[in-house]
Amino acid sequence: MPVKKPEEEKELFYEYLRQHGLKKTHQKDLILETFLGNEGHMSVEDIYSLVKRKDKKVGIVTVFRTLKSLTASGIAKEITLGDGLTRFEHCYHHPLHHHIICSQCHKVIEFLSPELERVQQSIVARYRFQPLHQRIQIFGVCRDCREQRPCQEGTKADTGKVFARDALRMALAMQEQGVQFYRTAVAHNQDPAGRAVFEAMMLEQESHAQELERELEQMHRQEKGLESAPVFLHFDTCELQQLVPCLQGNLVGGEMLLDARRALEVAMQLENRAAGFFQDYADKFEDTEGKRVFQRFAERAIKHHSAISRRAESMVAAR
Amino acid sequence: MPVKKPEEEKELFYEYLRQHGLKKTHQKDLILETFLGNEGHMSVEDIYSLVKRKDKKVGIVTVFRTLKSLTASGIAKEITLGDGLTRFEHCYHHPLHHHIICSQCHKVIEFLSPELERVQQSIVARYRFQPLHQRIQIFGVCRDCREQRPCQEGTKADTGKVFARDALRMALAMQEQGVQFYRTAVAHNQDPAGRAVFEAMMLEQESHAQELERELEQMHRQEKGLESAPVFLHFDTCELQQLVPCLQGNLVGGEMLLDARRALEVAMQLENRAAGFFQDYADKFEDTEGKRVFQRFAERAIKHHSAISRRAESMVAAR
DNA sequence: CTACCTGCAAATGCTTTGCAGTAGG
DNA sequence: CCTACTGCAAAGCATTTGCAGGTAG
Repeated sequence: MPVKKPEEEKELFYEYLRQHGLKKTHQKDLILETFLGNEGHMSVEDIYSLVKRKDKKVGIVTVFRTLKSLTASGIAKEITLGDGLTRFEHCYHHPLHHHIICSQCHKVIEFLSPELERVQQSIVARYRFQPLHQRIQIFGVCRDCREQRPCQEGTKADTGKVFARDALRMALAMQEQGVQFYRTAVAHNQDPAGRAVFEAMMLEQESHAQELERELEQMHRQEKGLESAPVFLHFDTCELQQLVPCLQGNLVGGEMLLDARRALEVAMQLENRAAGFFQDYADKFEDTEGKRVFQRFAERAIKHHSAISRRAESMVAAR
Repeated sequence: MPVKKPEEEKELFYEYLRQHGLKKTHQKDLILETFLGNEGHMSVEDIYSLVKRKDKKVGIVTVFRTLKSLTASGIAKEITLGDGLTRFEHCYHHPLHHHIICSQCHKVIEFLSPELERVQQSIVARYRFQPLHQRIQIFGVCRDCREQRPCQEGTKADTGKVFARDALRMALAMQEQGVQFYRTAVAHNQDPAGRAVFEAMMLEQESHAQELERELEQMHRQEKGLESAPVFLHFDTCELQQLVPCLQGNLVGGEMLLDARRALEVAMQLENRAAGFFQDYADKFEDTEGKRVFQRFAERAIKHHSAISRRAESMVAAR
């Protein structure tokens, strides 16, 4: 698997040209490649000056026209960031997001927050308004500027990759909630068979957590600068916490006594909730690597759930 | 008290001129009055054409220049709504807000949501970013357009007044929570003295609720079109609900037995929480009529609280 | 060989600036 | 009387359009 494939975007553009009876040209290729080769929010001038380095003869009008085509084909997205310029950002397999803009150094932080999205949705619903697109921009002064530090822009990372990283981090956080939960359950459950079940679950969850960690590490290795890229997806850890079952109701006189069958039921509950939650989450986003991380996590939880379910049934049958 | 006083804004502008060594002129007056006399989001052209009706000789350049001054003096605020035009909206004693824009009929719905603000704040905090201003714009299709109805714009109401209306509605909703709470308490409390206290509180709350209702009605009479103006402030009724004390803990074997002193304590708790909540709310907004509604409500709750407190103390002393 | 493409120049639409005459304090 | 103000025209700026020569399919 190649680290990056702008080929997909290129193909998409060529397909767009074909379908609209338009022609492939040297200039279009040059502009497309320049756009794809740079993350960030480039103005027409930015791209024009980069293209000029490779071919002096290209005119700025062509850049305008080609960027319009790129936008129409779903590869680029037009945005404005307060200065009078139209800027373009990648949008193929990139999550829709919002912007935090430093008025001093003009650095742009991209972010996404399902919570913000949820509140917004409930607001427009009250007006029976059908939202098509939105713009959230927060202007102010960034940390570096406030602390009079040289603005360390860093290597601007691919938003799609950063989203995938954050999705993985979120999955890992959930997994760790699970480990924590089983650890507590093992420590408190007095029933030996039930405890054995919890122990097995804990080990299983730990191994999955390690797997996710390895995946995250590999991602960091593949994409340099990903580790230092700021948070993009703002997930709520409290929400994850609420997914783990509450064992309060299973305390009898301060003691926990869950037999193997009950322990399996509790595990099923956890897997089921996690699956539902992550599937919901996955459904929120357009097709991106991050979405696929959520989906994989949800699918895995469903598989676990049915495996546990089968085990519980066989236990009942064996009785 | 006059229904409207653009005089305040005029004074503010003259003060700005004085402080900057600028001159008062016929044209500036005309432009200022035109701006003040129209709610909504007017472009330079809009204002220019209105001003021309009164004085053919005014040039559009003067409109540009004067609107810049109005912005600098804090009377107007520049916004963009997606078309290339700079628009101006009132900002003196008007709450900061966001926009929902219909792409078909170009109607603009203004709204404010403390919840949205809270989420946003927690996000920027993670980047150690200091927000100065923000722009939230939701584009789409409004209800009227979706239902193929003629777009009933209505008389565009003053945002400041609409905010005040919603603040009053919120206060009323809180008050009704209180009435409801005491009604339940009266119905369930078995202690006669405690029940009497709750009854008195209920009557008091009811009378305050009626007072707020009257105030709301009067507001509607003073400002026509206010009743039909859409929701501006999105408050969360669940949050209000959580302010009323929970009486679950006071059930003894399914029965509630709160004596007069305990009843007074519960009432104090309610007033105290309401005061804190509404004061917090008031603190969120810039100086507006709505803010003052919240403050009045908070102050009233504090007064109640201390009145009840005194009564409880005298009861202890009399024992 | 046709239809789209390119690059130049010119035009557009919104906004700002330069300037000479005008008027407020 | 000084300085800011006004309105005209002209300039700026980002972007679009018209057009004649070029090139992909």
